[in-house]
Amino acid sequence: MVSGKSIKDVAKVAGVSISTVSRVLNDSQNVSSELKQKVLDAVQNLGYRSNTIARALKGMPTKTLGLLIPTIENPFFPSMVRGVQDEAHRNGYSVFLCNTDGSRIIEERQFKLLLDKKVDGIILVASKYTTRYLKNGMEFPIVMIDRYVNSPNFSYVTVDHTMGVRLAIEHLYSLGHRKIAFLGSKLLSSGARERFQSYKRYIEEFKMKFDDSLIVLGEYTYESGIKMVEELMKRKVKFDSILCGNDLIAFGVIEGLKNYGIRVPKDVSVVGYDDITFSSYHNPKLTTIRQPTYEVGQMATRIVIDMISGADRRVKHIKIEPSLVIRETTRKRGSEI
Amino acid sequence: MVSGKSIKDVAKVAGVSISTVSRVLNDSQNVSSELKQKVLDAVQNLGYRSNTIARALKGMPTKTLGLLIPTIENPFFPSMVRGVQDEAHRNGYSVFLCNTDGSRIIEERQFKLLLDKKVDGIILVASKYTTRYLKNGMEFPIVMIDRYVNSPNFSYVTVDHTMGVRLAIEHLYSLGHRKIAFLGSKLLSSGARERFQSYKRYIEEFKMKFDDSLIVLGEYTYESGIKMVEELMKRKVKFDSILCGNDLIAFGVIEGLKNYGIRVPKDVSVVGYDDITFSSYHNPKLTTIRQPTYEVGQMATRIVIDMISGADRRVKHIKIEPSLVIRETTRKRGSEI
DNA sequence: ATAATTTTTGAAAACGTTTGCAAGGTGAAG
DNA sequence: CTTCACCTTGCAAACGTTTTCAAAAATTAT
Repeated sequence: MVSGKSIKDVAKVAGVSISTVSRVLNDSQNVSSELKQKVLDAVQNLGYRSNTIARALKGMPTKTLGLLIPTIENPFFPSMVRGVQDEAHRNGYSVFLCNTDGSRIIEERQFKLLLDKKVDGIILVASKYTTRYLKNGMEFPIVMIDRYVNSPNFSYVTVDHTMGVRLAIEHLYSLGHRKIAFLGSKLLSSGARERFQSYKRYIEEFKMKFDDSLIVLGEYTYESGIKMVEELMKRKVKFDSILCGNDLIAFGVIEGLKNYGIRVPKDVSVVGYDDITFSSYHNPKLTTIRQPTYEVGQMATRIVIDMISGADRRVKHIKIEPSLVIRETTRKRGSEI
Repeated sequence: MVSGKSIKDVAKVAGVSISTVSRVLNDSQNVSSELKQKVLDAVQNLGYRSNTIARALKGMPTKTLGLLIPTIENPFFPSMVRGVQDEAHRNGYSVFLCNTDGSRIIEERQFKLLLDKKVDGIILVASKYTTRYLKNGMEFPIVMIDRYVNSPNFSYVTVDHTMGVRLAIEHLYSLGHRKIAFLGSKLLSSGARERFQSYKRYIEEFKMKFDDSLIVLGEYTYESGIKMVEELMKRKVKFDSILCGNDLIAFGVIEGLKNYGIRVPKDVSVVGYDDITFSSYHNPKLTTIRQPTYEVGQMATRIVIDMISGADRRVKHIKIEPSLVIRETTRKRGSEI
């Protein structure tokens, strides 16, 4: 009842063969307008909906995409996911969402599962394990988002973190800060690496004194943010501002600083990274580097779909520009600790 | 190449018929252990993976679920989604995630699309449109989460908001507050309605003076929270505490209050609702009613899967208990405005 | 007009499974 | 020894499409 009608029923009602029905439903070419109309009417009357499964079995596209992310519970991902979903739906695709939790086993299993389900393409945020199962010769539409493995064989779309970090440091510098601490992630992912290296690069480019002890590496979490300021305080090194690896860390940092009686931005300026939704709800509102995550997801999807349709098969390496959004956690340098 | 091997190849290698292969892959009954082993070996050697599409065409389950939510960008949903995904994956299911944005057109289209894709079951947060396409006689595994339509025909799992609101008011009452304002949603969804009605009920049950002008209804957003305190202030009514319809409103409320020089919790206590991740990162940390959203998603999934497998077809109406989590935005009543 | 060509149509073979049916085997009961 | 029942196995028919091929019809060229 739910499914019911098949192409056969349509054929019978329209008084034509199933091949004809199939043709008007697809090509719509080489079929007389008279028959075409009959078929269309029959389809209408019966409320016929073509069976995706059967088409898929004949090797037709399933109009289905797979999306592999660490976890949707990380507030960084929802808008990216939304970006791919919107673009996908706009083109008639549905998307399987999978959380890998950064586990090799899960990632690989989910990847295979998606292939089994005959998705037309896959979008994924790469991990250090990704290269293990992504064979280079693979003729399958795949694009990486956010984190990627640098390969001429695979497309990716991410954000220009070098620029992001420059924006942040430039801002802090212009505010008079010269002792900028970096509290980031010790992950080896493309994003974490780029941010860390760019920090070092721009500290030097702006002719500030580079100091190892101004750097603490931890995790991309609130709790880690708190821990990292503790570590920083323990070192008794002077700093007038902090660049954080992401917004979550920044929130933790602000909380951690509060525990030492250090006020933001009065005593210390803090800039985050990502601009997740909550950054503008936080108190004080977070100055941060905005990653256009929605656009990243959207563009990645645009690319897979082009690969699938054959409209454009070239591998693309895209870095979208981030922007600085100034709110309340940074201000002109005054006192120093 | 990606797919390649079929049951036919396995049959050839194992020296048996395809029916036999199919049988060991499914029933595993009525086939001699000798042949069974041969087949299993062949499967192993060839790296054969059964073709989901072909099985689906024969009416076998697709091991696929559909999940329909308003939008993943609402921080209330990610952990609920995670709950269903985890339970789904644990049982070998993949899940299609769809955002409806509360639009009738989209919701209905996505629902049909899921049916077309032959999902085995659907989990959805109901809207006022849901009843339009959900026919009562429908023999299809569906369960609603969070918001629901009250029907003996459909299962749902949600949270006991009556209890949630009682918890909140009880807490505020015990702190000495007697003028509790309610800033909630004007939505007609089950959740919004219950919260509002329970507010009225418990204000009276605790013998506090019920006052219409302590109530403002808006949207479930930060911005609306700000607007609602403005409205409240305009009314010049006295209040010593505020119960918010959700956490997002609460954040807005705290910000809005700040604009009037009113401090939380020193001057006014604020209680949120939901306990989204950020509530514990917010400054001050939000006292709120925790909805166990992960469990809601998980349990809903458990139920659909049971319906699918036939293990348990009964319709279930489940309300999970929320809890009060006391943090920094409430305190014993002192001054009053 | 007829022949040559093109267009429109339908029959039938796939795609990779599951499964009803019947054939062959094996063992127990008569 | 038969007979009967049951277990194991394979053949072939589905499931709902797309698509090749050839026939039929329509069009154009001669």
